Amino acid sequence: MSTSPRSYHHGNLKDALIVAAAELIDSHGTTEFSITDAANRAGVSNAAPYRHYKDKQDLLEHVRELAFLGLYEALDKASRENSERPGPADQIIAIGLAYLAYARDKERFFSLMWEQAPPNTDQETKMSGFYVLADAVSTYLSKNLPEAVPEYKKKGDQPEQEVLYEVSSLRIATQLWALAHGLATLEQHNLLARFDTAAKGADLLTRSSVALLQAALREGSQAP
Amino acid sequence: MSTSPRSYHHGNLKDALIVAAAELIDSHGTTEFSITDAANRAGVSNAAPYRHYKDKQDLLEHVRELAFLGLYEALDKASRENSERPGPADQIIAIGLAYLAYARDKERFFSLMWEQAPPNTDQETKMSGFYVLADAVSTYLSKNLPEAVPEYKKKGDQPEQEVLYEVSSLRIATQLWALAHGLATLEQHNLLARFDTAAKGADLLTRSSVALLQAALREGSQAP
DNA sequence: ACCGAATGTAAAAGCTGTTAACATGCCGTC
DNA sequence: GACGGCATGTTAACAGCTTTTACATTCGGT
Repeated sequence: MSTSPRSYHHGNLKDALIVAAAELIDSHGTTEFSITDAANRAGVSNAAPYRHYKDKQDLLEHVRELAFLGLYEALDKASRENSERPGPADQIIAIGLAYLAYARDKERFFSLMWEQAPPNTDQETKMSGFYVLADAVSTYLSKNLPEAVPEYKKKGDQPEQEVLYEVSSLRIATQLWALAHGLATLEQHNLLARFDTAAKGADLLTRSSVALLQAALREGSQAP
Repeated sequence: MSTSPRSYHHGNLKDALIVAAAELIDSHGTTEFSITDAANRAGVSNAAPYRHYKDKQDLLEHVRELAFLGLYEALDKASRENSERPGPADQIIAIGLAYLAYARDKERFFSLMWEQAPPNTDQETKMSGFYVLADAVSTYLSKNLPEAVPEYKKKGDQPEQEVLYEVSSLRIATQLWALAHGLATLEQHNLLARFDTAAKGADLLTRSSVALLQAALREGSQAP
């Protein structure tokens, strides 16, 4: 239904192959797919992909990038739609829940993203979603606890270096990221079954974790 | 070097295949392996494995179990060797660091464990490592904060049901598990590069997280 | 000693990824 | 506007993989 049957030359095979592979992974119950299937689905022969991708791995890497991009968009949407919520940490929680939702909805994509650990996929693409969270944490800290992060206050040693986030925000954001990722993975492996309604166990644990973090920051801001 | 060249009958092919596959995964840079290679390495023909395993997936599942067992042993060792440390949370931290060390040392195994998400692998095997952590958390709470967990105190509704851990310990242990898992994954993907000595970024974040958790529990125990 | 069950082998079918040699059509240049 | 190079697609073929089938060998109980 997508593209009309072009003669000989496809026109946009490179992208079409990524989409075809993504569809196969989505419909198939695994993160595996056959290059033959992807080519056929795009309406070309099984050797055509090699004009655009060196390898099967090469094509896979591009599907991975698509998956990371989708995650970024989901997190960004959640961040924007919850920037004015009453609770001080609501935006952060919303981003965490969006992470979990993406892992649930695009289950195979999510698995694919973290399979293997090759230095191939562009690191900036991988990090783009993280920056959304880091922004939210930075905003939260400056709004609610301007004095609560003593240790790293005097870190302006590097004169010209651009500082996107103060170190402390980065650290907390990373911890939250790791937590959300771990919860998503554990949930996907049915390892949170002992919690309440199983499917919502990860959501609950996310809220609980952010509440704990807030308590910890309160405590830290009171101690001299 | 392992088994002498048996004639026709191998004697212990089922286990030998798991070991062979594990070795191939370890030496190879990927979590893929060929059943032909594994069979040859065990000294049998390529069809022999099918007498012991239905599938390649079936064999893989057993390799996964071996990996989960190795993780359990590493965590258990860390727990036992640090049960008498001075700091109240030292045991918990040691378990977390052992988790990260396992992810680093057995990189391919660690990836393999969390690939796909089939309900095949025995859930109890997957959880065995978690129980080590849950024990440590439970010990910590009863020693240091006997009054700090109010919400779930009166949960003895089920009369005969065996209660291994109070709910609150379980929850905190799960959050710590998710955190350690997330950090291990992010580290494996070189996503913690902005932190200090890169390789030790995850360790540092683990310590920092436990410290935050302790602060949060202190805060919670003071509030009425 | 023997017979069935368990375990191994050999051969073959059907995929797969990948390459090589060939075909086609797009696009800039004269 | 014709032409030629180059990107793109096809067909054919190869090697390697998983899995099945038919056959061979050995172990263990009666």
